[in-house]
Amino acid sequence: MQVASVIVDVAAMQTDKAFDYTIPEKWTGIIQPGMRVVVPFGPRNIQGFVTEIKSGSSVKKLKSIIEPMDLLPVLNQELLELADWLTETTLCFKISAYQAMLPAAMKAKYEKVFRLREGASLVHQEVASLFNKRDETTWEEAEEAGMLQSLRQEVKADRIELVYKVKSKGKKKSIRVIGRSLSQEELAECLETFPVNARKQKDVLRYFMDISTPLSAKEVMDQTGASNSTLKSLIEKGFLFERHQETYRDPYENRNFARTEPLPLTAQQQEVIIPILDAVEEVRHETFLLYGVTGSGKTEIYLQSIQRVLEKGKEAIVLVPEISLTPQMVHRFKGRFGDDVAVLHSGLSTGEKYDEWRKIQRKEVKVVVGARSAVFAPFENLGIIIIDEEHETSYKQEENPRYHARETAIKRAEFYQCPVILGSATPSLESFARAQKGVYHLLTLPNRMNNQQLPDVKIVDMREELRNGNRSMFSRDLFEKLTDRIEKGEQTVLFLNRRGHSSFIMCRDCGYVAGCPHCDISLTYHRHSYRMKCHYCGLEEPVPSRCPECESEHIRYFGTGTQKVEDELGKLLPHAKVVRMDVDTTSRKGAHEQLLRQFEEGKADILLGTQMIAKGLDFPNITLVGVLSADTMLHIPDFRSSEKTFQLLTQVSGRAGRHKLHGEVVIQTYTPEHYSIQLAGKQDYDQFYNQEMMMRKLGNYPPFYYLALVTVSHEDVMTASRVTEKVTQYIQGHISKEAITLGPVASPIPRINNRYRYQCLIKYKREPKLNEVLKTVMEHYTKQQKDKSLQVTVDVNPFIMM
DNA sequence: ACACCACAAGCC
DNA sequence: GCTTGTGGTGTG
Repeated sequence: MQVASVIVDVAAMQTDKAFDYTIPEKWTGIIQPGMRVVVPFGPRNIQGFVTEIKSGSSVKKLKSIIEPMDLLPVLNQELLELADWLTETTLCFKISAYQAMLPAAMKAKYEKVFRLREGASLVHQEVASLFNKRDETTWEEAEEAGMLQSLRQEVKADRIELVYKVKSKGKKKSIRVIGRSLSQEELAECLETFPVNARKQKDVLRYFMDISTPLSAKEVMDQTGASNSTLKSLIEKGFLFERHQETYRDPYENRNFARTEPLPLTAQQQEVIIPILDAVEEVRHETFLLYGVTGSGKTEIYLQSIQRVLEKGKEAIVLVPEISLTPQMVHRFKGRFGDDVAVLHSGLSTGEKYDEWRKIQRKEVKVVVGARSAVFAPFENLGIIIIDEEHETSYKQEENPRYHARETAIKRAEFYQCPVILGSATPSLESFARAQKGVYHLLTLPNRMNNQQLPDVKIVDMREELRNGNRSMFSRDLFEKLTDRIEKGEQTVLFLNRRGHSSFIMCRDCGYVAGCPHCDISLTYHRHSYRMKCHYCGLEEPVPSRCPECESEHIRYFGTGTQKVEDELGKLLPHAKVVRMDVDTTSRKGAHEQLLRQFEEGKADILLGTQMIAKGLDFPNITLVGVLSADTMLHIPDFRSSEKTFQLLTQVSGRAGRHKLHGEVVIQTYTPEHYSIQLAGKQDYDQFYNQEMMMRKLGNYPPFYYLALVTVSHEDVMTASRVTEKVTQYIQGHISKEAITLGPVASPIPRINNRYRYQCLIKYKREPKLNEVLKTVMEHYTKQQKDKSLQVTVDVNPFIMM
């Protein structure tokens, strides 16, 4: 008898190991590693993943697998092993790793149902009426009717059984297709014998004379004008047949992508692509850092590298930051590779993502363009992985499994012996340092294509403006240039960085700031609903008309929002046409695309927006970029804030003058002397790198040290700090003296949802035992679960310190 | 004597 | 994560 090792769908420490089940005779040879199966677990039936098939088990009494949930494995051997690696490096449960690799539609759904046993009759009227002549009723229905007790008694009396059902969330989309069951000749004969009055039916049959393959019912009805009932009666008579055929929801259906051909490469590009193509040819793993200024033609390098990979019969993954999954990017890939491309991003519905995933699994596509989780695309013959904008923090997942797409990509590429390209105009310090050390192969594109000059950047000191009596949000310089562009009919991008200081409610008389009663954070003002929201616990409240502290009526919102800028632009430049892009205006499906198209077609003078307009935009008519407040991000308590500021400013500046017209950039700031702003102004990455490396060295931060963050939260402040103290001591005692432990300290957000948060930060260079130690800590505190409120989380290589 | 509740163990 | 058995308390 064969035995299967199964990881069950229960995310808990105690169940985070393989459970053995026998494979029923009829499934032997069919059930394979990587398949999902339904297994009995305790009294329930749940989903599980088969990891291994073996001939026996050390467990004496085994239960049997109920049934497989897939025809083919959904995880191949490589991905199963990758999950092991994820589990070890990010300290997550194996089941969480598997789930992260698959589309959400594959997550199991569970249903508890009471089923009337055969031949049993119910004595109690109430119970019988709940079943209402059916033989099943759900647990929820019974609970609502308040009849769980009576049903339990019926279960005891063996008249009713409790059944645990396992369902897959995602449904394959299918359409009804109609075909003819007879040959052309037979059909012609039948037509003769048809009554004259059956005109519609005859129409349909005549239509099918020339059609041998089944067509969708919709099309048949459209073409013949027949109704569904006409079709039905023909099916009933046996002339036609119907069946349901699986189809895909295609999010890019009805869209034509103009085919593009490989562009001739510049000498520079040529030089850079050679080592990549060599690695492809030699089936050799190597990580390339492609460092190229905006507009230097990185995308063409990606496209032509992929081309070579496809010629070798292999597959490619392209990762792009979620926010830049704009149509522009998708267009470029679909334009070059057509239907060979699947797209995976958060804008798709669960079902659409599932369909794209299945296209990959069935080898119907060769290229995947997607956000972070696309790194798990189930290819089996990978030839290259490309990570565009490699410095983006969205490549790190902030919930379990807390993986980084870059490290995951490199791990997969090692397995397939294929290259990885990390592309950026402003590489992360970690990556650039690795390239300097020779761990990554550095490739540089220092010039823009056709040697277009970089834009001129002007840094404006807003304190000076204020001293000169300008209290508006536009400096004189920016306003002048803005008016000039509108006159010339050229376009401007205005960038507002809201992260850090979003709009909050403040009393002008006493300085009271509306804060969340459950979290130590101020409430954010949402203009369209005229309410205040807590971004951490979800609390929502109306804006008070009087200050709760001093009763003053001078309470209003602060912080510059895009809406406010738009209003002011309306006043100052009433004739300017403005397109605003932020969370509010792009939440509707397709809105993002539509707004960009408006701007592209020249229907607006100014594009005003937040983060989301920082990258990917490439319109020839943009000659001015204005950054309204460059320094909001600098004040976030995070050792990466300078790096993020520099990257963002450089990124935004790159939007200007990418084509024939020369570009200008105005950066407004209250801290013009800061090196990240100064150097972003000069577009001098190299100097910024040197400067920032010095800061990191002084602070013992990455890339000189690795980090691990332990966060402890509890309802009670004292417990939280006491436990953190203990955790810190334990960790200190079990790792080397070279490691630095900082803690216990309160988290940057000391309270969320009435839970107090303390943390311990570990900085280290080499601690082979650290993961083991951290695991022990987690185990210790989750086992001791008499204190349910206590929560301990670990983030290895954190990006967000909160 | 029995109902009700909180809690920890076990799930193959 | 969910279920169940355990032992505790409470009530008549």
